[in-house]
Amino acid sequence: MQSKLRVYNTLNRELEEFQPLHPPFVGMYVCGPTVYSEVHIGNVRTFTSFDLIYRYLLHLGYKVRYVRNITDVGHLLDDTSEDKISKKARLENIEPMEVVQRYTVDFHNTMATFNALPPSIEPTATGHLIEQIEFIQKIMDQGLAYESNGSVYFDVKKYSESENYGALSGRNVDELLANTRSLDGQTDKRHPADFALWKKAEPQHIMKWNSPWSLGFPGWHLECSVMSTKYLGKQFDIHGGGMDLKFPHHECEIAQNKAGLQEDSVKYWLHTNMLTFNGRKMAKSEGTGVTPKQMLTGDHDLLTQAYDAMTIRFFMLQAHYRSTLDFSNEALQAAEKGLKRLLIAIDDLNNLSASDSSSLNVAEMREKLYGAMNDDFNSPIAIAHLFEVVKWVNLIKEGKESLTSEDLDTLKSIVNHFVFDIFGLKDEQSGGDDNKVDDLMQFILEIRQDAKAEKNYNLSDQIRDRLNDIGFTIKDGKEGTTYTVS
RNA sequence: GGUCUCGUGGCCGAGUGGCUAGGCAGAGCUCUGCAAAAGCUUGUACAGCGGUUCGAAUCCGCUCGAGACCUCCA
Repeated sequence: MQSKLRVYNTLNRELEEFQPLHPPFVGMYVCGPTVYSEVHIGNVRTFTSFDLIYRYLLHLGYKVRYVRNITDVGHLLDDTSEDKISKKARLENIEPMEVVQRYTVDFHNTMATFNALPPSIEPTATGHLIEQIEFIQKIMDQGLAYESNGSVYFDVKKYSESENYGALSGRNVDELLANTRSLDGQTDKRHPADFALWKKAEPQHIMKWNSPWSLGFPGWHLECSVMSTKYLGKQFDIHGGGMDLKFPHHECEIAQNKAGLQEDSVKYWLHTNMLTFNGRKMAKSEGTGVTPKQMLTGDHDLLTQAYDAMTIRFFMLQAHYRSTLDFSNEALQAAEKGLKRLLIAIDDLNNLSASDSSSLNVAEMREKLYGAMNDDFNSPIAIAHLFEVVKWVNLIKEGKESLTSEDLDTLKSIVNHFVFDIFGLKDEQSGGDDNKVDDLMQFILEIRQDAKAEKNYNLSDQIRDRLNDIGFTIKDGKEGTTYTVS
């Protein structure tokens, strides 16, 4: 490979050459979901983006430890003392941990449907309360957090005297400190910009634990600081998440790590962009979320049909992870057809016959594909190149272009790596699980061929139509008839 | 209000100083018993107005429009 991987680091807003701290090992932490309801398709996009990144790093030969958390501590909702998980538990009259379990399983199933590889470690916030309490103590030892009425807050003002709080999200500390909007009743904080490390629980709060300060629960930002460094070390390579987490979540994480560990833990901050729906961010809290299940069944007012998981995955990969992606039926249908064409071509590629010479430059194609992915995981460009390969395959099939067996093998290998290993697509149509179906189809096609030879087109068309109804599309090519299963 | 991002042909979406992105849809042609598929050709897009430049979709300014974050959020 000629070009080197470059990634866009949110920290300095530049493309940087990717150099792991301890090659060949790579540590990657991604903020996972809060499991109080089904994830929506926008959440799926984020995790699919990081799945692409994970898969590509693996493909490059890195030993990646991929940590993605499950937030199972409910964090506060509005001004009430109730949190999302408890609220759901109350509404459904079940235990909070029952809510957590249900939606954790659902999340796993969903991501499996979209063919995302599971992370290496998937730690939960509730499983790391001792570590979180210890971490708070470390920050307090540095004098950068204070207890107030049973809660513990991070002292942003003091921290910012020596550190640049707000650097990641491009915020001005003075403005943050000056901003006092809508903070009634927050008298426990010395300053509105301070954030909770530990919150004392109200009596009716269900999820609460003992700590040196009160019966309460940890602040939202803390779990990521704790679990990332526990499993990846005080310093690690990649921290990822959705752009909406830049502030305050990731900003707070940076501050906590610096305060508690005296380290800037993260080398590369990667942020994925939002999936929009009619130009608006998809968000659970605004009711604009479409769930994966609705996508897969088409059961939603704005969907004109169902889409399968691979179509959606392909659709997502056709946009760069740092761009917003707008969602529409037309675009999804285009992706559906494009993917189908790509997969058929790959199938054909594996059955092409070699020539004595090559009329196409496979080595160059290889460079173009890697070049695209090395440029901050630019999957849309790589896909554009793959469609060039699709054209090649069809031309070779027609005898208009040629490849030697060596080039052919190389091309097959590259294409299969990119489409299946790196992009994580699956060819769900050619299940290939049952050779008997294929034998049967060959038999039927022979009968039809005989009919055609006798110019009995009534019969041959009848066979084709019936097979089409059943779900087999018949194509009469130059070197015989083929079929695809729809 | 503050900070920031974006505005590309019918739709989605790359690109970012001069050279075809790509997919889908459309049109024409070839192939074909028909169909499907495939191939070839084609549309001449960069919100608007100024400026910089030999040259700008790409840089600068302004205007209009959209969105994100500032509160839980992937």
